[in-house]
Amino acid sequence: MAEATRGRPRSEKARRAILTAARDLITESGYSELTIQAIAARSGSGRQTIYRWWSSKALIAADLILEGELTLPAQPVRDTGSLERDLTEWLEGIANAMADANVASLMRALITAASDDPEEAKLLYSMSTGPYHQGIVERLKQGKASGQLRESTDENAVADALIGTVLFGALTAGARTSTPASVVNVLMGR
Amino acid sequence: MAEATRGRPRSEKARRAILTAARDLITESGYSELTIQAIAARSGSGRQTIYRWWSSKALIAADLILEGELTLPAQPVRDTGSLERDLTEWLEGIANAMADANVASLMRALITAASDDPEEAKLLYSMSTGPYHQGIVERLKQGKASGQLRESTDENAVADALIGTVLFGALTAGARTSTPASVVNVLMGR
Amino acid sequence: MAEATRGRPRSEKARRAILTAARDLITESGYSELTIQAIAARSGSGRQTIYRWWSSKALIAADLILEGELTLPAQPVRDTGSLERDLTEWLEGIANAMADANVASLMRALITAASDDPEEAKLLYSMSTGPYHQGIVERLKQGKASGQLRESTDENAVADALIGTVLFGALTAGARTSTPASVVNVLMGR
Amino acid sequence: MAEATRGRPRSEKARRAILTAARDLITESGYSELTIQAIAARSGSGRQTIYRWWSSKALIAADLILEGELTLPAQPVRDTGSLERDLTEWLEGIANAMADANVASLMRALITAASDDPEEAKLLYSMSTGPYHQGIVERLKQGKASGQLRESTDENAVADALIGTVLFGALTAGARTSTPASVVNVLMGR
DNA sequence: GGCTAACCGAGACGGTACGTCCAGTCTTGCT
DNA sequence: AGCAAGACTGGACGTACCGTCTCGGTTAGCC
Repeated sequence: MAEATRGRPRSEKARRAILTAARDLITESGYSELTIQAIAARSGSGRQTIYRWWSSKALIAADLILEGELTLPAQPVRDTGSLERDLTEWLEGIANAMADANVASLMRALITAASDDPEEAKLLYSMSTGPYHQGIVERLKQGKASGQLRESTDENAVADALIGTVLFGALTAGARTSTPASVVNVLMGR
Repeated sequence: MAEATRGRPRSEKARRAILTAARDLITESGYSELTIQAIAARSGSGRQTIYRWWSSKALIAADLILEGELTLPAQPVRDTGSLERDLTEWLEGIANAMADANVASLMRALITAASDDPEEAKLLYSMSTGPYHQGIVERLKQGKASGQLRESTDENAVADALIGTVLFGALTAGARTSTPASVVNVLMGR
Repeated sequence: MAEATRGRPRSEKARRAILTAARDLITESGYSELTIQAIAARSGSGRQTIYRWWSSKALIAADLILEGELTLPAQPVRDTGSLERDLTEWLEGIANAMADANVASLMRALITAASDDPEEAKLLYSMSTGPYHQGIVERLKQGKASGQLRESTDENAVADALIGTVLFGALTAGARTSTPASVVNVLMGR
Repeated sequence: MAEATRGRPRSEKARRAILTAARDLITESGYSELTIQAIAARSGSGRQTIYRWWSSKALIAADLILEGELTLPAQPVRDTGSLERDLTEWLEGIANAMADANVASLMRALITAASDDPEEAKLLYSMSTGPYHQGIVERLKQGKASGQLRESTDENAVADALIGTVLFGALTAGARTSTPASVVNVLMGR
């Protein structure tokens, strides 16, 4: 049993420094400019230490999201009584948030990380867009309960379509013309 | 006027060779593995020749899409009379196509190219997903005419939401659970 | 014989422009920085025109020397009556001239051109140091005639040794310690 | 004091491999054909490793000379009793050595390296021709002691003139006509 | 005056080397 | 055993020139 904890334990300090440095570099210059070299230099750690604990840049990003260091803006789905108004507000809120260069860049960072490492993509998305998904589904269920949404509607489908719309919007950077209201209108079956 | 055609004219042969090599490399190994070095070697051209005409890898991809060398599978929206069935079929067709590793890899290539070069993103998307958008919008208009869709529906919004869903699906690689039918169901207001 | 002068004759204007540009570039930055590209750009000529008439940079340098565009400072061997004083003065004059960065750089240019193209070396040296050689030999003959030099002395040997000393001095850039006077003293057999 | 030996120490093996490769390439094709690229490939090292330790090709050559990997043929000045005969033999020996293409090429390599990098020239010459200089000066002092050379003769001047003559001879590749014997004859004051 | 030949400038072509940057791995001594 | 430091091989980057090759256009001699 003596073998279990031999040697120096992992330095939590180094781990934090690396994650913080990675977060700063991503927000400053974007995920595609991110290099292990730069993370090591900025965090004052050795490169080996990074490779020892993370096997890819995407996994560092995953950790950042997990720890809330790198997070899409919290965007709760309010409950004012009107489901349509609440969803529209949510989509408008996200759209407005994407107008901020930092948020848009983070969103693109997420997409880049996911798109060139399919293995990690699910993890990344469940961590970052998961809360949105969950919030939307819950609000939809509430809407069903209050009779504002037909029973047959698949809440997951609506959530996926909404988030997919947000992603598409982030990538095309406002080239699209359809408004949040019209999307929600469609999704709710009006 | 004498300035127009001075010097040796651009070699169309070299241009084709470069684009063909780039296409082959993308389909073989994915966009993120693509290097200028490899394109030059495979096409038998000098690196400078590539830099002379394209300032980024994304622009090469744009040319490939423009020329139809690199294209998402054509997926026409059929008109069988039932709008819902036709859209569901379309979405199922795309989803099936994405099950092919080559197509999924191309989709991710497109997303990667777009996500780390916002300037080119719009161009890339309008060239690659534009046909889908157009096909959907037309079918929706037809649906309106035949009374299967309410007049108030924004066709662009439905098209964007459908394509966004496809993108999201490509990125999360089947982790999602909602079916094409349920998405279409929602989008059509059932 | 009709073939002799058909076609457009060589442009003397272009030839002059090329040589002038080459000379300026050599004096500005040294022979080893000289590029055909730069000569063409500066002279407003096409690169092919240069290659058509000169097959190497060394040959351009040879032309420059031939035409007196690029020439070591004229340093006549005076005849004051004293052979020793005259030769010492000559060597001191050359040594002083080499203190000028332009002249030293030209000397090094000559040496570089010669050292990486053995074929052209003889031509280059006979054109550039030839006048020195000739001047020294003539003065030595005069010295023999006036009884200041033994009949057995080989004038070419003295000239070569003097010029070799100058070359060595140019290359070692004043690191040497022996004075012109002592060298002449030795060479004259004092 | 802790700063002295941090990080992985320099690899002596890589250093040797680089110098050996450089030496082989110089003797095979001459200094002006030498490229960093080729040294790296031949030595099996990364290019960066070369740039890390040497900032110019001339400095690699300097190291080669320092370490005796690249050396002009040893040509001791014998002492048979006759100073004139010994110096003549020395000069003939060098002249013969220069007839060997390898030696001549090395000599030109040295001159090229020195001529396009004035800063390094002194270092290069003191390392390569220094032994000649020293040997000549010593033999001349011996000659003075035995009464074969006048006391007033500057030994450094004679040594410089002899070596300068050798350099000039190497550059002009046998175009000269004066014989070793006549040069020595002159230098000794006969 | 038209024809042919050789020149001219410009500038694209396939290459090669440059010097830099980063990846991922491998030693060091220190903790 | 982890850690910072920093050297190692390897390989892509974007740039600069090389020497060659085409263009349109010019300038001569010759029919």
